[in-house]
Amino acid sequence: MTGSTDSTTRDAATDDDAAKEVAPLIAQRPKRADGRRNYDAILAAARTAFAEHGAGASLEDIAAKAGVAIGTLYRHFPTRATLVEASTRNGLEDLVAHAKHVSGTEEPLAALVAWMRQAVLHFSTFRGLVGILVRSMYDEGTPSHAMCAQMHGSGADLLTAAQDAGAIRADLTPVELFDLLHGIAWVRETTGPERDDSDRLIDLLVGGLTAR
Amino acid sequence: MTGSTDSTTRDAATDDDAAKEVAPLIAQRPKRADGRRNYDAILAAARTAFAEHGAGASLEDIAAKAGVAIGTLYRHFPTRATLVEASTRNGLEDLVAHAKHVSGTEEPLAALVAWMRQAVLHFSTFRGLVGILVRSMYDEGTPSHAMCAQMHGSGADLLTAAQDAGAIRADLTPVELFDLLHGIAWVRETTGPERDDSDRLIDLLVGGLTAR
DNA sequence: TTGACTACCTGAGGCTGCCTCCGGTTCACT
DNA sequence: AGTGAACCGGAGGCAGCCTCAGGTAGTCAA
Repeated sequence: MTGSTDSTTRDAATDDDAAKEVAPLIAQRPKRADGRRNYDAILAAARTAFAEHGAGASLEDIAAKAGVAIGTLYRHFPTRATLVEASTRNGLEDLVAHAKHVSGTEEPLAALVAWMRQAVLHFSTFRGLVGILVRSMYDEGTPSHAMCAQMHGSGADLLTAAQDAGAIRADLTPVELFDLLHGIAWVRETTGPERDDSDRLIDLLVGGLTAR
Repeated sequence: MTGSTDSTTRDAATDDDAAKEVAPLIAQRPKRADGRRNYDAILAAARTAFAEHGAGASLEDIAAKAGVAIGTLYRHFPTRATLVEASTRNGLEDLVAHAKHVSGTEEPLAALVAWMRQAVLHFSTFRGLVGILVRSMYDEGTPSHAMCAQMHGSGADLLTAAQDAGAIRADLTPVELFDLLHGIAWVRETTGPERDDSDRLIDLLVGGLTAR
C-alpha cells in the first residue's frame, strides 16, 4: 500500500540520503556489489517473514530465505531492531510526506483524521511493529528513533492545526493522541487484517462514545 | 489491589468450584499434599516473575524460584497459557463480580465507566497479558476462554444498560468497546505504570475528542 | 503398622533460535 | 596483477522450551 513491497528503486533513491543525515547507528547500505546484493536480499526476505510471522520471525530463517549465512545478516543488521527499522522506514517517510502535503489545508480536521487512518495502517503493518515503534519514539539511541520523532512532529503539527481551528479539544496533547493511535494499531495488528475495525474505532474516538 | 497477591485462602475457596464447572482443560488443583504445595509455590513464583518480566518470563526460572524441577511445573501447567490463566483468574472474577454488583444502578454511565477503568487496570497487570486475553476471548479451547467470555458478558450488560438509558450511542457494539479497552490496556502495559494515562485516555474516549 | 498403588517428582536431553568470532574469500582500486 | 579492506560462511556456545523414562513418597485399605 505504501511501497513496502518491490521498493528497490525507491530504496536506492532514499537510503543514501537517510543514511547520511540520520545517524551512525543505523545500518548503512554497503558499497560493494556483493554487499548491496545481500543487503537487499535480506531486506526482502525480512519483509516477507515479518508479514508472515510478525516482528519475532526467526532471523536464521530470514538469512536462509535470502540465501545468506547468519553471520552476513548480522553484519548488515547488528540487531533485530535495525532490520525492522530498515524494512519499515519507507512507511514512516510516507507518513511524514503525507502530513507535509496536507498541512495548511482548509479542512484541518479531515486532514488530521485521514492522517490518523494512514498512521494506524502503517503502525500495524505486521505483528509486533507498534511495540517497537513506541519504544523507538521515546527511547533515543534506538534505530528508528529519529524517524519516529520526525513523524511524531508531523502528527503534532496536524493536531495543532485542527485545535487552532477549534475542531479538536484544546487540552489534547500529541502524546495522548499517539497513545490512542498506538492502541488502535495494536488491536488491528492483533486481531489481524481479516476483521479490521480500525477505521470504525477511529471514528468512535473522534466522534466520541457518548450520545449527543 | 484485586487480591492477586497473597490469595491463598481465596484460591482455596474458589479453585475447587471453578475447576468443577469450568473445563477439563484448565489445570486442576492437585489433591496430594506435596502436589498442592508445589502447585501453590509455582503459582506464587509465576505471579512475581510475570510482574517483573512480563508474560514471556522464563518458565525454568519460575520453576527454580519455586524450588521445583521443570518437569513438575509442566505437570501442573502443561502450557504457559494455563499458568497465566491461573495467575490472573482472580482478577477476572473480581471484574465479573463488580459488574454484577453495580448492575441495575441508577447511573448506568458512571457504572460502565468505573467498570471500564477496572477492566483496563486488570488487563494490564503485566506485559503481554492483554494479548493473551484477546486471544482467549475469541478462541475457544484456550484456558482462559470461559472466564473471558463470562467477563465479556458482564461488560456487554453494563453497556446495554448505559445504551438503554441513552447515555451511550446505540450503535456501539460490545466487541468495539472491548477493542478500545484492549487498546488502552496495551498502551498502559507497554508504557509501564510510571506514566499511566489510562484514566485520561478513557475519559477522552468517553467524552470524545472533537470540541463541542 | 504395613504394604501396595499411583500420583507425583526429577533432571537429562533433544530441539530451536540467538548471537559471536575468526578463517577464508572476493571485490575494488591502483 | 597485486594488495588491502570489505565481505562471507558457518561452527559453536548459550538460553529457553518441552518431553520422557525412571525414581520417590503420599495415601488408603487391611
